[in-house]
Amino acid sequence: MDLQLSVDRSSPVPLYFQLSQQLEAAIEHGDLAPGSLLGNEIELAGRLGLSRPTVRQAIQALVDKGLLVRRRGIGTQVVHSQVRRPLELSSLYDDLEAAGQQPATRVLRLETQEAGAEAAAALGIAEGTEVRVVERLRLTHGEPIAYLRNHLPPDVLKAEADELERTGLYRLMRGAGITLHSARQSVGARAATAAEAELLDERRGAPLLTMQRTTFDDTGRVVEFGSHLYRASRYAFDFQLLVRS
Amino acid sequence: MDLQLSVDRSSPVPLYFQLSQQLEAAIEHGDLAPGSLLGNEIELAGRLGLSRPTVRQAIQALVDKGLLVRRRGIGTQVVHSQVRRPLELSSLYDDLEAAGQQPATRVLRLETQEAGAEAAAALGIAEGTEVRVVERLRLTHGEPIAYLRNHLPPDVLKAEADELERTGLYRLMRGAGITLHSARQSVGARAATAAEAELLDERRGAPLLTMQRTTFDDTGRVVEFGSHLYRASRYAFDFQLLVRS
DNA sequence: GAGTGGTCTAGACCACAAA
DNA sequence: TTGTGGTCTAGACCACTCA
Repeated sequence: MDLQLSVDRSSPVPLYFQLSQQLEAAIEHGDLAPGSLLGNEIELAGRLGLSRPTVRQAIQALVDKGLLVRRRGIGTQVVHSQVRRPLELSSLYDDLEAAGQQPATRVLRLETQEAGAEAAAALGIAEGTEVRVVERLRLTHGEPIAYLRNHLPPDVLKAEADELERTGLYRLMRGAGITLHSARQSVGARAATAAEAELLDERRGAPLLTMQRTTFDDTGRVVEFGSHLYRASRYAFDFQLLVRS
Repeated sequence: MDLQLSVDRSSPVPLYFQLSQQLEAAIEHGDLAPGSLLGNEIELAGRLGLSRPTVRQAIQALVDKGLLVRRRGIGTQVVHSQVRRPLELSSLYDDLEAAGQQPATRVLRLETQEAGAEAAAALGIAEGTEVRVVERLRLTHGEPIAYLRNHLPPDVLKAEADELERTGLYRLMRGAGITLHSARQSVGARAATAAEAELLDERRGAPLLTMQRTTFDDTGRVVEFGSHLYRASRYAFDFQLLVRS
């Protein structure tokens, strides 16, 4: 188990990050087998010509990602199991695109209006403040899969309908320089009303997945509130939860 | 904004952790207002008689929790917004108990059997290996709310039916010394079959939330695989997703 | 230019696990 | 007893932001 590890001190990429990425690649690629020991930090530091804190920072990043486990008196081990590929705060558009589903979007409504009580509370703004409201129908292979309604602060979303039809909301927000941080979601289910059934090409009473989501950027500001309906026959949420230490 | 901060060097609690907890409490309690600057690290270190790396470690912990934001050239700020109590990898039992719902459990089945293909794949073990199978009905106020079926490695769960009726699975696992780390979940919905409807006191065709969950401990081992049904009329999942950096 | 966080070093001592 | 990770120090230089 003599890994090829090296750092480039002339690179602008932080040393700990270079090491962290190399270790992650090695784990991903199977060069570091699950359960195998990484070798102690001091020896590793010496081998790479780094200080121990720098090596620790690299290792810690992978521990946080759940790829490594550290045990006092034992050593650092690659985690067992086939876990991996952390699930991100997902965009339905990106999810579908990644699955080769060729997503399409039809913008049903795009306007600025004064926030009602519910939207104001969700966005953490005063009632009557202007908000942007977007209603979209998401389709794959020409069939509807979800009905999406979002409320956003006006400065977050300046996109026009044609842009919203070409890509997802999260990608537009990221492109506008917003750094997403986290989202609080509530997922439930209920039977489709007649209107919903028609919109989604389901029968009345068909089970629908409901999702309400409030998204925060890295300063803690609410950047989006969404209330969505998915055809349960064609979609399920996949996500990963971490235990807080 | 002169916070009361101090550390006890005779305590076994790490210094960075003491500081981190005090800062978190101050934010929680409102002594540190959202958006306010924390003051620079070096000054803070000097004031507390700590080194800068130690102070940084304390701050970093809160940045990871999403309570603080650091900006180069600016400073460290308390996040805006009604920061969220982070949602944990949840136990239905604990959720209900916390909501004052007085959960009850009826164990329908508890036995050891050879793993079928699906359970073996989910648990990452060989087909035919012994697994513990638990089927439970969860009720609140005497009414059914969920039907829970779990598969577990035999060494993870040694509890008897009466213990399972008194508390939740996660609490039993924690009590057995297992450190839970993360869970991969898939949430969907479908219409109830006749048998499911009877079990859950719903009508046939009523919308049910479905959840499949694979739970990992801190070594990456699969410690539980669950396949659950919830009455959509009485339950929804709340959770928080973080963006991976 | 002044002030901030980001990175890095070269040590130190301690707590815990295993042989 | 030995080896591991956990914590901590007292500096250093750099990159970025803002006035």
